[in-house]
Amino acid sequence: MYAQIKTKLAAKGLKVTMQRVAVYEALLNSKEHPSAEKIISVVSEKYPGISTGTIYKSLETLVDKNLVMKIKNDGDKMRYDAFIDSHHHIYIENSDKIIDYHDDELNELLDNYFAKKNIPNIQIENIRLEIIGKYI
Amino acid sequence: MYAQIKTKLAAKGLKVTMQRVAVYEALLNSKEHPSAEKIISVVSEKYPGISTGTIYKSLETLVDKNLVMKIKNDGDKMRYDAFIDSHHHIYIENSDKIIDYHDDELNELLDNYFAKKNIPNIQIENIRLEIIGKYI
DNA sequence: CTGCTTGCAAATGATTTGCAGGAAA
DNA sequence: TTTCCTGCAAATCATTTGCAAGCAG
Repeated sequence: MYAQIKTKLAAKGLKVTMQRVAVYEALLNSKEHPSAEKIISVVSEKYPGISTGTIYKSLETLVDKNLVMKIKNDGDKMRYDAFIDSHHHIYIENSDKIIDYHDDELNELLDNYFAKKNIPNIQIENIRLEIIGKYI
Repeated sequence: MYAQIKTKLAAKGLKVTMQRVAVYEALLNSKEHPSAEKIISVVSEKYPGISTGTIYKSLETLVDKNLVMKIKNDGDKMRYDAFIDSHHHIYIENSDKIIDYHDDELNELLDNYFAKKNIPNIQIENIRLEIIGKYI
């Protein structure tokens, strides 16, 4: 795990510091799309004394280098996701849960649809679904 | 215009104040999904002296009553949209533009798709596309 | 070495809140 | 009248920033 993280950071020209490794590792280990606050608490257990400013800086660096993506919800905090391949999110109503949804068949369907139906003056780069749902 | 707004507010049990009317009117007149800041500047021209706190409160009230929806973007400010029928948004890369995208054919396609393919334990309430694109 | 990173604490800035006075129903 | 709403200014709180000291390359 550490070796892979180190390689990825180095490949982007970033210095490999324990703070960055800890942040990236915390994200890779979480399927919950944690907020910065959550990451701070997870990382602090392992490395007490790490400062919040540093975690924010690490997160921003990782986002800039496309190792991590930022996702927003209706609340006021950003959430982070270390899985950057194209996927969709299911927002569970009345909760702060955000669930990943991978569906290649759907992606193909959408690609085909927009290949035919083009939107004037716009070139589509990416499509993400926000599925709003609730538990049955 | 005023009559319709008044009716809608009253139908939700809200008192019809000039501040609320002004905020709602500003949103109905804008296709730009304005931020609170933008709404404040538009409303202030017509009604100088209106306070920012009141505008935030009006926006929240309208959102609570489902007359307006909040939309998120990658920046730090919320944006607001008075058109609450189901539609999608095109986010223009490297700009703060958000363009509405209505497409009944697409909606039908998605409805059919998810009617067949159901997601375990989840009941879908709504689907919104975030289309990321750029001007050609 | 030396330039990128960290820690710290202060700053920022959008949004919220408490409360007294005001206006809609 | 009575309840809801507004204005104001202070408070919040996530995130950012400036800078001296530290560490990776």
